[in-house]
Amino acid sequence: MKTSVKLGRPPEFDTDAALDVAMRLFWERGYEGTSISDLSQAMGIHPSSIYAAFGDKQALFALAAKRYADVPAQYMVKALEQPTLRGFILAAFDNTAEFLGSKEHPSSCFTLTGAISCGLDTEPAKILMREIRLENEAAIKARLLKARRAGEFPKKENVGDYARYLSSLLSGLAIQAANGSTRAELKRTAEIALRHLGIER
Amino acid sequence: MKTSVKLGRPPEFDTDAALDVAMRLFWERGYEGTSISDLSQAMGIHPSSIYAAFGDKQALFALAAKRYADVPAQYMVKALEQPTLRGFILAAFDNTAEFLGSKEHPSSCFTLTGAISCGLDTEPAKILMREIRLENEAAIKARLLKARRAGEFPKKENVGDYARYLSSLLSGLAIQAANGSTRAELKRTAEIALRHLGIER
DNA sequence: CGCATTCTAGAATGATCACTACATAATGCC
DNA sequence: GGCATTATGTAGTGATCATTCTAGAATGCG
Repeated sequence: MKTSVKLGRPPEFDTDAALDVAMRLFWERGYEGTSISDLSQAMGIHPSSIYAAFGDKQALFALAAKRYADVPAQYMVKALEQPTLRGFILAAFDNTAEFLGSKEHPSSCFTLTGAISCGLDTEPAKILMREIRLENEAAIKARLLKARRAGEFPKKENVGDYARYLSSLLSGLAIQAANGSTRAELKRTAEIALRHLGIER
Repeated sequence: MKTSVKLGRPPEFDTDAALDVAMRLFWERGYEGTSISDLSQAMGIHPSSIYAAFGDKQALFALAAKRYADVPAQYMVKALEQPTLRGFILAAFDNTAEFLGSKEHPSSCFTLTGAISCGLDTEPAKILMREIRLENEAAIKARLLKARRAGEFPKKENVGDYARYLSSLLSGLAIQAANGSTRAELKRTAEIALRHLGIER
């Protein structure tokens, strides 16, 4: 195995820190609402360096989305790792309400605000967001299947349908957050959802 | 009262038909994803005539949103007019699933795809969409209050919270539709929601 | 040092953006 | 038939879009 020593002039910025800034901007303004010029200013990197380091705008967007999944969206991974079905659902709603109600970042979900609709020439961004949302739904479905094998999930309930339902509920929370709901309101909505799901604390 | 006779050259297009086209385009591609050039082509009207007839892009967007509320979104008004609370909730979910599952128009809700996020210079569009979503939520709340007066809604349940919960559920369906769910899937999700709401057919 | 390599900086690319100025065409009223 | 009024069509406006060209600066290696 070669010792991969870096050649040439070293970059003057930290890749992850720059991606954090890009993620934040795409998250807040969406793909079309964020220009390379905006990104350049916010990241403190000249456009040419952005292109050299990340490729074109779409590639940067994809990397920002990956960064979102790897860092802020970990709250959902944590929920999925809960040992019991009840623990998973409780954590999913608790963590989501907490996350969406935070003032440390934009008040919604990157996978919605990044691109829910777009012009004909920027469809890849919209498609990527949809793919990620469907992956999240698939992860929930997988968790439900695990619960079924553990005997925690009723046989007569369809796993795919129930996963779509949970996913819908959580997406609904993200829209509510985008509507300006406070953390307390989000928590109360989550509480009603949990009650209707038959989950008591 | 003056007899308002139209002076000058008559327009060569029908205002409502033109607005339908604009609504459709904004619905599908969002505010930022739809250019005046796109609109001009689709409406069959030159840009100068668009500006003369509707004002600027933001004004046209607002008129398209109003057209959306007046025509396709009437399915929700119909639901709100149901005499009983149970009838309202049933109709709300049935009509929403039916609407979102239709192939006659874009597979989501104008109030979401029109603008959920945007650049700094187009925030009025985003704000308008949020206002409309909040108005819809307020209409649900008003319907619940009416139900409370009729003794149909439990005293211990908070009306605002419950309205937000219902609104979240319906928004969630719109996101699910944007994810590509079929009409049948949407109906099954709505069915689970109704069951959890304690509504049986 | 000299050289390949990589990054940075500034300027420029053509395309598209929302929007408008201007001349012309079509109407009602007199 | 004029005349005021309103709509249309053409051709622009400057600004901004994503992207790239080119020159220079900073590194490791020989």
